[in-house]
Amino acid sequence: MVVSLKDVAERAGVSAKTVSNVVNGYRHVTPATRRRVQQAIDELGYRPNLTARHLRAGRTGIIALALPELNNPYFAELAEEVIDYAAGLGCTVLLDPTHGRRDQEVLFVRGVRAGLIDGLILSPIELENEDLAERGSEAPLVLLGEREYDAPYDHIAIDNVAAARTATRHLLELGRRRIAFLGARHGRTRQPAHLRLRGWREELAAAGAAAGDDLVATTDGYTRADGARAMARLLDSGAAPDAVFCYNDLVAIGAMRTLGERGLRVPEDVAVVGFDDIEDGRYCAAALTTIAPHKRAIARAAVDALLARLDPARTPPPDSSRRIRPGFALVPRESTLGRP
Amino acid sequence: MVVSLKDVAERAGVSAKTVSNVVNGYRHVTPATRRRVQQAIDELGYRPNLTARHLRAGRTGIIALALPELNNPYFAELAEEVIDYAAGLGCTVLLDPTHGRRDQEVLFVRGVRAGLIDGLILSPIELENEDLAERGSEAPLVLLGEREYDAPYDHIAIDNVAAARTATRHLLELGRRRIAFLGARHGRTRQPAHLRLRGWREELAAAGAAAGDDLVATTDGYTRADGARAMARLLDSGAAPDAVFCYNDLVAIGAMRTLGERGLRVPEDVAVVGFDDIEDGRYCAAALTTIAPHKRAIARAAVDALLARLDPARTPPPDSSRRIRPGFALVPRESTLGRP
DNA sequence: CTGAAAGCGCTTACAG
DNA sequence: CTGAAAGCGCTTACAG
Repeated sequence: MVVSLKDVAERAGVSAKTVSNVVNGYRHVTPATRRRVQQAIDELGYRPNLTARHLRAGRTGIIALALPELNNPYFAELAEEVIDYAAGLGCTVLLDPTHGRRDQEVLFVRGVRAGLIDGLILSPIELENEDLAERGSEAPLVLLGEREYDAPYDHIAIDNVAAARTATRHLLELGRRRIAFLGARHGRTRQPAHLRLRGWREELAAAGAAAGDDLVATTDGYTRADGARAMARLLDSGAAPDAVFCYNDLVAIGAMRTLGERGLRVPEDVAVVGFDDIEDGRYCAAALTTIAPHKRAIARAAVDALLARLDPARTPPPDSSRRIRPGFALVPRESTLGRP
Repeated sequence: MVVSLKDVAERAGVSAKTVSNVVNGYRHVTPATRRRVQQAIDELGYRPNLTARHLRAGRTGIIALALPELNNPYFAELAEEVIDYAAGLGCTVLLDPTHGRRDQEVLFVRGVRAGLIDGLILSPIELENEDLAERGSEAPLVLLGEREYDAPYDHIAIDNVAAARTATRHLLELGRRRIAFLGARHGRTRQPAHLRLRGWREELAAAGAAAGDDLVATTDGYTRADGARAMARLLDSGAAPDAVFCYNDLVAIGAMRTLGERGLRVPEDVAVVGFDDIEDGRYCAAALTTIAPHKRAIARAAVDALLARLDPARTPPPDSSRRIRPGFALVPRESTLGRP
């Protein structure tokens, strides 16, 4: 049997309200009463029922974080940041993997978790503009990442074009001229990798370097296996790159594995740059040069934006969607610089 | 404003019950009524309030999974398995990082999430026997991993001693004789790495090989950085191992990084075996030989055990705690066998 | 300083 | 096939 507040009240010989007051640390309770109630609580092993509390309060303090998958360390690291920061603010985070599937993303956006969560932070992969337009007015929503939408929601993302240009410039400055891009998506109209691809193209154009389609390798997803396969295809195609800029670190790690198997040295034969700065990259045989988005800043911005929409006192004008651009940094390591 | 069932009922000109019937797909509703209600739902954008439903039902369908951290890919992979399997059974998983801290572990065990979750799956690092003894009767609890307790709870873990012996035997069979263990814990009375250390010791003893303390390197935690540092210390100590068996893959990856920096070849100079079979290991310069616990089996066993305790119809005898031992396999790769 | 009552949004016997 | 009422376990005005 689960112990309710009423049971405690009976045992202590007080009303439910008094027990509630004690549990919630209300100040004006006589020490004697408080002691009696506390004893009843301990004896019965009473724990307040959070669901009842949430219903009563009209909010739960739970926010959902919908990410493609936890197996991608970038998202795992980001999730950890969000959870810890939210916990410090008294909020609980419910992680909802979408597997990068549109139907899943739509489900969360439409409010499957209504009443359970106060708001939603979503990092979409396949979601379309129309999915957001049809949404209706549900719980506050904050968007995360490279995909861009017209809908009026707060959107947290680093400047992906600038970051991709920075990465590409780094390779150009090292004297590389045949710089490939690894991780475009097969026959997609709206490229998820859109902005990074554009940055790569712009920077190469500015330098007068080759940026042909023969240097763009597509992938099905963004895993290590995708990177390994794409690198193999690129090498087999005869494109002969002297550097690769990869959509993310996982793809880069897969690419480096293939290069190793082919007897190509990193960075002497092919320099490699990733994106995300996941911890694995630092422990590769050739530590991975990468773009490091400021994950903590992203996590905090996302939570802060959501809580602002939740708090009537500091709600931004309802129609104002905000673009927030946390910082990033190029982290040069051995995969481009070689061993010191 | 949030739309409630009552609002829908008013608009459709029916009672709340009828709306509830439609929402829950109850069979005996006239098509005309159903249509009218559905239209009201669509027009108002009604979404059932899950918190209210949960309170009414007396259960939430939410189970908590308390793990040390998501940044360890083993836990991320395991969490993903648990979430997906639970989702297939209609359950939601709430991830609760403990950071391997006893106070956090105790909090969850004591029921901070009472009323919000139906049960708890915990992978403890620092939790002690007494913490479980004092627990009182709360929501069902399932334990995961190497730590062992006297308390009467279901416990899911592979046979860690046997797995460690298998790993050590593999190295012995390859002719290695100075096999170090990386990842014991500094001055702990109850070693978290207890069972794996024992397996290592037993197997070496059976083979008449060295198993002295000079071959045991301690770490503060189980990260790549811990592995890198411990390997450096071990090499500096003059222990001169020709192989290392590591507490987990992260420690092994860190160790390999240090070996590379010191100009030692894997596996020619030092063979390396990890534990967990995280995906990173497969993409190392020398793909990592490891013990692969059957993560999917572990995830399912944990969820099944918890749900069994929740379902009065198939509850096991209340005092019977069960030990469930999912399988594992040695996965030999380049870090012990070399390149094919 | 404490009590009795209402209500958060659902679902489920109980009637009809 | 549909409605009116009670209750899940809390907290919060409202009284005293």
